[in-house]
Amino acid sequence: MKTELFPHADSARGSALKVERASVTDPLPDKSVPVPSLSLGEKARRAVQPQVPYLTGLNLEQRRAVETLEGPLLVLAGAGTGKTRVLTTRIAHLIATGRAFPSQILAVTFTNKAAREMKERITALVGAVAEGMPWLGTFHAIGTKILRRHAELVGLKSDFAILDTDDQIRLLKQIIRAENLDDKRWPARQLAHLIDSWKNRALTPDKVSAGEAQGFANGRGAALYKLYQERLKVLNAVDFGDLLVETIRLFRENPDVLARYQDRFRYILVDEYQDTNVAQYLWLRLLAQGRQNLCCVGDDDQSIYGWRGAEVDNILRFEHDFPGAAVVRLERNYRSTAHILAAASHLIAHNEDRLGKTLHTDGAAGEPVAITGAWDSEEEARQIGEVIETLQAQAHPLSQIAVLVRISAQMREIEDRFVQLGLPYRVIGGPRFYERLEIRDALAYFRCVVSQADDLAFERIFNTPKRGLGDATLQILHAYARHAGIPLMQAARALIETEELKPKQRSTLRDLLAAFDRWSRQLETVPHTELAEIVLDESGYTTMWQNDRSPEAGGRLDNLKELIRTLEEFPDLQAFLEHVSLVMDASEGDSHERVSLMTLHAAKGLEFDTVFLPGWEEGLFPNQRALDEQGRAGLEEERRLAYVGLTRARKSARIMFASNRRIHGLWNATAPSRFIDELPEAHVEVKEAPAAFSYGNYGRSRFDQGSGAFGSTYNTPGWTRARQNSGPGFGAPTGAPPGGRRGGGHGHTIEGEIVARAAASSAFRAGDRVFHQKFGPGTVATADGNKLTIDFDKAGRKAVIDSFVKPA
DNA sequence: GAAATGCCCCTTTTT
DNA sequence: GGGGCATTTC
Repeated sequence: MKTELFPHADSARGSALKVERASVTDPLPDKSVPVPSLSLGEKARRAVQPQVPYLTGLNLEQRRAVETLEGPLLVLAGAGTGKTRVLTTRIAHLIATGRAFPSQILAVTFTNKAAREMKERITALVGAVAEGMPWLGTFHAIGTKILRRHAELVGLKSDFAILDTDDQIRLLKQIIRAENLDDKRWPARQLAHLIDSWKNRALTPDKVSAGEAQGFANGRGAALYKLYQERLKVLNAVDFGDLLVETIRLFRENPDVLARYQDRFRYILVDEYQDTNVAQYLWLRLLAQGRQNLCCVGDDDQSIYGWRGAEVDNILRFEHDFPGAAVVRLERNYRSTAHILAAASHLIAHNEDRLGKTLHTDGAAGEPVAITGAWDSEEEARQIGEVIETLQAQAHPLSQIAVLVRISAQMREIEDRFVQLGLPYRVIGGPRFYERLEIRDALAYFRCVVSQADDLAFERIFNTPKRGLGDATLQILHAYARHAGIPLMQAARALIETEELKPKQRSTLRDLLAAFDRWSRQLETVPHTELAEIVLDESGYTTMWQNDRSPEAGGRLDNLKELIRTLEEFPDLQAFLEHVSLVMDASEGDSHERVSLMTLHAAKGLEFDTVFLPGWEEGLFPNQRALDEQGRAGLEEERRLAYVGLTRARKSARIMFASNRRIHGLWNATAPSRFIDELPEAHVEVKEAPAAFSYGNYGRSRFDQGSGAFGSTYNTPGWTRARQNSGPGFGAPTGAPPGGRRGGGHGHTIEGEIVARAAASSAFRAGDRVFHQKFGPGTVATADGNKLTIDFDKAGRKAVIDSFVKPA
């Protein structure tokens, strides 16, 4: 069977598929399965050694997914069906059979964690060869790598900086203000989201439709986007979205470059394909066009990143986009008990937009999914604590228990309870290490040491710790930097030579620049970890926190120490900064004997014996906002999230809801989630709350009302949110000029900067009458380049920079 | 220029 | 319930 000589022929595929699905319960792999399109030599080799060790233990479907090597392949891998195993084995297989060198395989994951795990598992299979898999990584990491090699082709230098969300928003705010828009009414954060969503769809500024640009600043969204991109180029920086969009542009504009990568990547593998967005899809398609050896693994039922631009459509349309694609379904679940699997399957079956899979297991029935109500969210937290303590008493390892919440705001109450009980726990994906204030400050220092052109970093630490340099000083620096088209630090260098700044600021700035010069020189001579400490100490940053009396100061100092320790793992500061900008998650602490607490999103790909699922209430889960903004699609994504939550559990899943929950500090009555009604009765069990927590009749009556839900007459709860999101003031006055950028402007335009740069030598000579904003009218005494000495009528003789004076 | 106070936004999820 | 931001006050 399965002599698939023509992997692209549909008829052959169809029959192979039927055979396999019919024999799905047969656990014995067919030893005589030949690999498609092998060379004769290889066939002979395999005949001698038919059972390659790494292939043993795969079921038929998995094996087919591993061995269908040529042509496009979609592997629909349900939860717990051995997806990662298939991917890693497939790579091992490619290497072991000599079809490709590790460096010729492109393997893309969505998260760094997944990439790390895959690398480890491949190494386990084929040995250290996997170390040489330079193209295994996230979309963004690989995009960065490619972009650095060809930076000049897209108008960058190869040492471009990668901005994080924070930098991005600060930059956008500057642009919004420079355009004389009210940054209160048009928040930079909103524009950042908008630009992100455009980049997710690979839309460059000129491709943004007028309709979409309409929503922001009366149609100036696209223009602002354009300014932002121009500004990024000047700063030699990219944001996250650019790592993909710019790579696509690179490929499109340089077919020769693209051809080289198409040629290099003999086999392409993609993990979590359901999470890809349009840009990622285009990126993949460009690369796969050459050899067509694209293998995408995913599960449409676990697509939970739609809000971030992921297109379930990518996976739904795969066969259409890649004609002749083979499809393998992995439906045999090795993780959960039959009850849990049945509950999850039944729930997800309520979705309409899905390719459809039926998971099955040979495992035990186990215990039904438990459903428990609580009077309020505090009681819910107490119940979780209570049950966990019971489990703990029964020697259930805490590391095998997880609490999965819909939104991170739910965590606080649960954490509080755990702290009270002294229950060890860890929060996964919580406030990210590299996003902490003190870490970002420290990184900004390092960035400035490495590159004195990093304006955003310089701005950040310019007056941190407080050194008496305020907004006024910064404005002057900015003004000059913009005029001259130079970075802020360079502008500062010029300004300390003149008298634009007050003496105090001037000398402070001089000291700061001298310090940076010193540190930059030490890059060559001092080990980087040592240098990092020197920078933090000499800048006064460490001292600042040591003198801080606030309770968190100690923790911040610890974090800084941790940062230095992490630094040791990298050869130099540059490498470390590169890592940080792409990998925002720090090394996860030990998972020993701690309960894990995380959001449902963070839980994807993980599994635990016992899983608590609190907060299954209308409005919270499904989340009202998802419903309001995305309608049925939003609901379906929420349902997939519920499905992901349930399928994390191996042995025990406990769904919980509270009748009252505090939202924004106010108590609200809540109704049980509709998802609870969608569970199959045969596989769930409604449990009473532990007696100690049944708070008399109030709770009971509310609860009973809610639990009517288990009957068949559950309708939309009387909980319809009246709040209509009718944003204020969208009907802007019609008098505004249509989309046109304000003429004249403020000398902040890129063009302006370029012009200013070109005319670097001064337009003034001795004797000219000039006017200075601060010092008033005066006469030029001497002119040295752009540095002038002027005798002011009132202020006396001052050294100034020419861009601050106008001819009078 | 810096600290203190007061106001307003928000809260889904994250590479 | 809280954090960011602007205004106020020193």
